[in-house]
Amino acid sequence: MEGKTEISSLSEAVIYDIADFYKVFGDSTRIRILYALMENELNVGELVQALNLNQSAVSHQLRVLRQNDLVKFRKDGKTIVYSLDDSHVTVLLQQGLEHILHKKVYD
Amino acid sequence: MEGKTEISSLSEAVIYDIADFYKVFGDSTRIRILYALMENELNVGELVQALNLNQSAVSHQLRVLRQNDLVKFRKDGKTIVYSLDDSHVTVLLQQGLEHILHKKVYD
DNA sequence: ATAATACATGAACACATATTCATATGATTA
DNA sequence: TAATCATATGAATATGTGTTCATGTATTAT
Repeated sequence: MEGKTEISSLSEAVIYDIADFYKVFGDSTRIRILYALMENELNVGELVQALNLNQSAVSHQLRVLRQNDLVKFRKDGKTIVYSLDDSHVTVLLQQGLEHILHKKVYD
Repeated sequence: MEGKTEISSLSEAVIYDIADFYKVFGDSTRIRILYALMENELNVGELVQALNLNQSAVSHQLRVLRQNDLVKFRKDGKTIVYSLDDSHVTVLLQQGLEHILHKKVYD
């Protein structure tokens, strides 16, 4: 594409990338992980405990989140601490939440 | 939930609703339909032609989009014309696009 | 060095979902 | 009324995806 981004000229590749991007957010386990990391950085074991999930499931989903640059990680002693990749991710999560809260009423 | 929306207290129901919401955007056919409708309102036949898709596939996906209040429709003679439900949807689509364009380089 | 800990990975399985084909519905035209 | 057109729907199928189990790898502690 050249110059201004015209929706009409969205290439197939971009279409698939957009869908793939949203797909990452379209799983409740990943959403739970992301919102948990929004408060604190956490290592894998802490995520497993906090979310009451299988360790393997968490690792698999963390890989997906890593591959999509949504989380970053660092070593800390024996553990690996995950955190949101940047504030942009936080903004996206907030928007998703606001959209839902705007649509529905939860008591 | 009460008062300010604290991420920490996100209920399971909200988590699932957020994931379901993103899931709708996580399919390339639906994304193509939505971006097509971003330019013009279109009837089903026009969508089928413009996107080179099976009529049944389009109808099935339009139902998903309807159920999630992303598109609205009206009768126009023999056809049913679909359009984006409100400008909020447009904003969301623009953000998805910008996020992808920001991340990757398309020539 | 061995054992234990923390996490990642691969394969198998179960489940969800998109597409297609066939057909139904409903409105319009002849 | 019969036929046609536009769209919707249901069932079947194929493909994708998340979870689990088993195991691998790397690091730390004994």
